[in-house]
Amino acid sequence: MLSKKTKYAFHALTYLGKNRDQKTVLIQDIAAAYGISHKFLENILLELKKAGILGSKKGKGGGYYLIKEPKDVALSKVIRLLDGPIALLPCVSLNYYEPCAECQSEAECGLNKVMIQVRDEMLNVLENKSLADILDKE
Amino acid sequence: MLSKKTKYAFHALTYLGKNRDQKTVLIQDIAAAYGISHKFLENILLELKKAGILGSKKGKGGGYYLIKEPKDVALSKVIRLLDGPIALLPCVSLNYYEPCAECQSEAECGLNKVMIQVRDEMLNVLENKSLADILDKE
DNA sequence: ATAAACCCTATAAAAATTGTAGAGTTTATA
DNA sequence: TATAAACTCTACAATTTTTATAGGGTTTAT
Repeated sequence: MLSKKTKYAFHALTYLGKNRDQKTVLIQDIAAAYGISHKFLENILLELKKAGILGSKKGKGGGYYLIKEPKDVALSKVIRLLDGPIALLPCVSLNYYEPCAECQSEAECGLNKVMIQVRDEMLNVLENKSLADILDKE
Repeated sequence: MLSKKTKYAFHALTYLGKNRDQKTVLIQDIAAAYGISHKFLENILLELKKAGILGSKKGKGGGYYLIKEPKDVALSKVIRLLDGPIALLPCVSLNYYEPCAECQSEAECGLNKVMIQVRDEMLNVLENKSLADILDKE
């Protein structure tokens, strides 16, 4: 399951995507729309900004806005940013690889090989679905 | 990512699958093979037994053995048993459904709809790959 | 009878997630 | 130029989940 952080990130992105006509949107408006803690959401939006997905304007009248086109915000990008690896095992993660402590030899590990296939099929979905698909369905 | 519990379950199933010629296999042999805590693994094997995947023989000379055919042990079954939902959100889980607290109406939630599609594509992989696929690659 | 081995429940330790606090910094505007 | 609004940043507290351990109970071969 995705963490709440990631789920809230998707909600926030959806909200921002629906309000692209506005210059900026307040954190508190997004928080209120979903009944999420303002401060918790703040951290999430900051991460999305640092990742280049959102932009912000400081000071009075400021807020956040979507920088990227919704179609260019893949689900995989948001999940990796806030939740970490998409792969089911560390030893098959492309972005967060770590060997499994219990594993003598990856080359001889059947679990490793199968999980590489699973990862590739999951990525095929998550890289190709984007914020645009979410917005299309709202 | 899968929990260690689930990963160890796959290792144990693989070990048992490779030793189907033996009547039983000791917990401690599996634990030793992967350097896993005996007691931690014990709980895992017990769950696999309760789920009807493994059988056991008590007393001296006892141990665990695979009941099912490897091809009938889908990855999805093991993951659900030890890790819980496969779906990325509670509101799209088939086996562990819960509404999202922040969601007014699932019918109008684009995230929900997209995550249903993601779930179905993930299930398509995880239901169709099995212990047999792991064993084939060892 | 004894030792080997699984069965079961409870609990402790560690890690991750979730949430909060508060002091900066920037900016519009009166 | 004072003020209030709003994002920035770091640290930390609370909660939950995961991981691991403990220890007695039951079954069975010999």
